[in-house]
Amino acid sequence: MTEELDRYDRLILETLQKRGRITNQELAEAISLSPSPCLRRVKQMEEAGLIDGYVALLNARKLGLHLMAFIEISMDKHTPDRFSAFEDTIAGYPEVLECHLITGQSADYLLKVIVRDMDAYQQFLLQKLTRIEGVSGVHSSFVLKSPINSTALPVS
Amino acid sequence: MTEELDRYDRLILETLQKRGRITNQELAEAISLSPSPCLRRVKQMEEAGLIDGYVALLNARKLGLHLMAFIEISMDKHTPDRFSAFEDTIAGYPEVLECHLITGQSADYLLKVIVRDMDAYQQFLLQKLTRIEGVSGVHSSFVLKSPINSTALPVS
DNA sequence: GTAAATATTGGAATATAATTCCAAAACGAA
DNA sequence: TTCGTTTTGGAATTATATTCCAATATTTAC
Repeated sequence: MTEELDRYDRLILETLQKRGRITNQELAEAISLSPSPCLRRVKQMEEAGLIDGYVALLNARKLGLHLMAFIEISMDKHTPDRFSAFEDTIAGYPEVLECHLITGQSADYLLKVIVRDMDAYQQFLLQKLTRIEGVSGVHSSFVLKSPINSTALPVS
Repeated sequence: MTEELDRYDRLILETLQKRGRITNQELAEAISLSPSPCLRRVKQMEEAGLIDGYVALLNARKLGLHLMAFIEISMDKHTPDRFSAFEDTIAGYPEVLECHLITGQSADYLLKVIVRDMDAYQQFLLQKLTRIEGVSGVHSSFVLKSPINSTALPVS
């Protein structure tokens, strides 16, 4: 658990962050280790919680999701119940991919949202977001393109 | 390719977005279909580019990456070469998880960055980001917590 | 509504891969 | 070096993926 990651572990993590469904045999080959210790290391890192899980990444465009936006949100009162009520509500909105509580004078939350088009975005803003108790300010930034969009953390 | 997704396809995508390394047998069981058509559908959606790929998601905290930040960046000139030079440079920085070109008066780019601590963040800002030609303004927002942090797109 | 054509399914057989176990090798400490 | 510990790699077993085809379901044309 407290053990440091060695070269093999780092290679495994880097590989799995790019190819999460690689077979153990290919993975072992890729890092120049035989399959059994390779699998053992993967399982250990899963157990240790270093690997949170495996997911498929879908193509937003092919799913018809053409509009991504970041939304800065300000709350009227900075009370714990205001915040947790807000968080609970947006947890039920599938178009919200991320919600971060952030520092900075201008906003409390930063949301990453994905929807079909501008119509759907308007619906989301008017029917959902601005109706949440305590939301006092909303500022949208639309994504024109994303030259980098990775889930891979630096393992170094 | 142009074919619509049916109920099975949507169930498959929803499941794989949560459990990317589920076995085909379990997946088939989960969506109440037998293994062979289930596998065929998965392969088809991979071929069609609906599934971009599979990745392992790592635990940032366990990797010692304790500081996430969003950085709004303004450029001095809005010329194509300024922008592509910027994009090429940050593509080489592993602490940059995302880079989005965004609308809005106050910034051109929004970056999502993850580093070990505030020291590493300072290094990143001073040694890397602000040294890139054309970067005229930088505004950082630090992430205090992330109640939602998902990679799962709404399939509906 | 029926019948032909098409697409999809489910099961059996085969090929691949994961998992387990243990002896051998590598590594560390005294 | 030598003992004790950890890690490796190969063989055997178990589980899973993949392929193929007959049976079923769905669609289309009339």
